Amino acid sequence: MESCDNMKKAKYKQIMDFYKKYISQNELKDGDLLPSESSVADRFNFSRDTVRRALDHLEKKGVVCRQRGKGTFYKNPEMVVKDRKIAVITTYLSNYIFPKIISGIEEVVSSKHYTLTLANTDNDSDRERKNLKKIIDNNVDGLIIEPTKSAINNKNFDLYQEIENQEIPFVMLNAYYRELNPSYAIVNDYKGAYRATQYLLQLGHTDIAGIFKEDDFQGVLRRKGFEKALKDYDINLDNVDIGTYITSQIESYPYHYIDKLLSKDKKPTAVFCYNDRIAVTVINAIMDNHLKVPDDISVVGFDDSILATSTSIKLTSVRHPKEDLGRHAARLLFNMLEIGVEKPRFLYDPELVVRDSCKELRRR
Amino acid sequence: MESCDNMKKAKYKQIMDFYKKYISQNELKDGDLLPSESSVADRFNFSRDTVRRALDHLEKKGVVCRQRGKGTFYKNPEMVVKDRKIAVITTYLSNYIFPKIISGIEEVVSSKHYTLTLANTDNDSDRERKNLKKIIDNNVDGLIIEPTKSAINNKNFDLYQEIENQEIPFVMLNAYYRELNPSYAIVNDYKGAYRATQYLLQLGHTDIAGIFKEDDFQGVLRRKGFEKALKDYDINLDNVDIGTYITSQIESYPYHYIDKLLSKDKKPTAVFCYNDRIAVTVINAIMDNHLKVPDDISVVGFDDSILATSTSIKLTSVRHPKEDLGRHAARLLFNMLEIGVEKPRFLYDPELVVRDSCKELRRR
DNA sequence: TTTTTAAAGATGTATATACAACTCAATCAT
DNA sequence: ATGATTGAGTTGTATATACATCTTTAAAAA
Repeated sequence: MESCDNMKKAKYKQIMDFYKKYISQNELKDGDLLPSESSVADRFNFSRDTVRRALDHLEKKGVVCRQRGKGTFYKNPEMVVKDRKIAVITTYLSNYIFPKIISGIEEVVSSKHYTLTLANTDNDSDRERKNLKKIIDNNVDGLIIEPTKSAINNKNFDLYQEIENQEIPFVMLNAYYRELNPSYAIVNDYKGAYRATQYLLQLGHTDIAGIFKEDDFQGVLRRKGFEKALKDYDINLDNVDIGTYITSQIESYPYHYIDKLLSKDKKPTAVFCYNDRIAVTVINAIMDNHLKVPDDISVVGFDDSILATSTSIKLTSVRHPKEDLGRHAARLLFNMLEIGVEKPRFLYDPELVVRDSCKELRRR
Repeated sequence: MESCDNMKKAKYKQIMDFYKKYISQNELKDGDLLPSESSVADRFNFSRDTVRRALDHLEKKGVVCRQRGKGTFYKNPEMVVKDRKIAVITTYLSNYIFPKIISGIEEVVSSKHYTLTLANTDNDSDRERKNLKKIIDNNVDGLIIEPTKSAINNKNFDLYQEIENQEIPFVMLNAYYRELNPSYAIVNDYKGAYRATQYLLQLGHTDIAGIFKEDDFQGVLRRKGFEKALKDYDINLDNVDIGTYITSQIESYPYHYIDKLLSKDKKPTAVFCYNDRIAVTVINAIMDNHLKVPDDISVVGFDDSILATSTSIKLTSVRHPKEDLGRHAARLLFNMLEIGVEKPRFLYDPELVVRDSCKELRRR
């Protein structure tokens, strides 16, 4: 360690550099012949074995390929089918708003000639973990991910940080972990919920129940927007029925909550639902109690999904941009990937789509 | 070469076998330590370098990983998150009927907990080739592919055969190469075209023009069905205007063909269009010639895509099952993959969806 | 008890030598 | 002309030896 100059690289790395330089300086094309092992060994006055070690590494990296008896050849990485991949991980793929979101992503990704890989988590952290590992192992070029159970302590946080360490650009969809301070493309759930609730209040409703998912951020924020609107209209939250559930309870809880609510004497005149799927369940529960929507009880949903218009009662719902959100998410990713924009963000300000599921309340 | 027994493997391969055997016999788990290089070298009385060579190969294959100073460790391939992948290659992804087809595939693939990889070819053979190479290199578990330019001599045939050699199960979508005798999920284009033409004939049309894509099998078969229907109604094909185009001409040819046709004295009273996209172009050309659809000229399309209902004139079109075809294709693939069914097939028998773009012809 | 040092053992780098296996082209024999 | 042989040149396999670098453990020193 006498001087900096003597802090040489290993010899085989010098040889690797030589080959790389040779390739670029001579503008070699795919399949061109490289100098033979022994010729290079002689030139450097190293042993042939050292040259071989260098070529071993280059071969492993896929830069060259060797053919016994013929020689060593350059393998143009342009020729090696470059598979630039974008991975998309969402909670679901083929239901609800997700096909449209994905279609929007597809549109941008395919226009950029990238390949798209899709995976879903079923809102299960273990499946999320597996998929994240796959991302890390599979060196994708970018990632669009909808976090699973974003409101509760996420046990896959280590993997998200690993992804950050590996500098794989990613965009969070629909929700994001604040601790990561990531790029995201989301709907302003707070404002959306505020507006929907405000609409019910303006129709004269004061007894408004709410039902919210509490293990993801969309649910938490929608609830906050809901409560803020009520407070702004001087309604005491203590008298407001709010039901909360988590993913695993989705099949039974929402229906039973509403069912129980309707067995009381003092029924709400309106229900704010976490999303359209819940709204459909709520409407079913209301109808099973021999009440009518919107005549007896008004219902608003969220996401403006296909469910909103495929039921007999057309649902008033907060708009989710779906395809457009997908497109935006993908564009943000390419902004990071190609232009190097840091942490670009897209926050959609949703309006309310008024249909037939809410009615103005006559003062009784 | 004295005897078969002496036809030994290379020594380093013997060592590779030793390590493999060691791993399986001792039921090693991920991260377990393997015998050191020198200990194995001593045991076999080979040089340590030979053992190293063996480990080089195993490392390249990802079976072991080495840590200087610590040792060589087994890397359980089970632990390497297994990403069971299904690849889908279609001509387009985000237009026309394709989002729905893919959504159908998604549904099945995600229910099987596989990952989905999407790529499109833009109907370009070079892009198809790149994607096929990617499939071969990336060891996917299965492939659903819509062939590109299926009716003309395909220069990627070698790669399709390579995929067969590697026994990667695949299903062809929308069209297939007969030479491959593959599994497929397609629409009966011949029958569909026959029925649509028959419908026009039953409405009293006798001057029916046709416009067909001729570089894929869908086009060829639809034309055959079209011509068969005409023949069955005793119409001389020599008097029938048939326009054909290939992918590269799609932007200009169909419009100009119809435009020219309408400048003649003897105009057709109906036009059979290869698909809805062409039908929209045809309708535009008709309207630009100050004629009306369906009053002056009837038009039928094919695929019953979103275009059929998103235009001012609702298009009569042959049904394409879209989501359902996607679902079927995926199910066929899993039948091969999981049950080992050989060459399962699905042929959809399409009916005609009658809307507003055709009119009964009064005898003039 | 804690820290430092040393030794042992593992993989990594490097060389010299030899022969094997394969390709290609020039040469030779038919 | 055609086919077979040969030889030069290339990568592949194998060994013996040496030292470097890193990790762990154990012994020694503080």
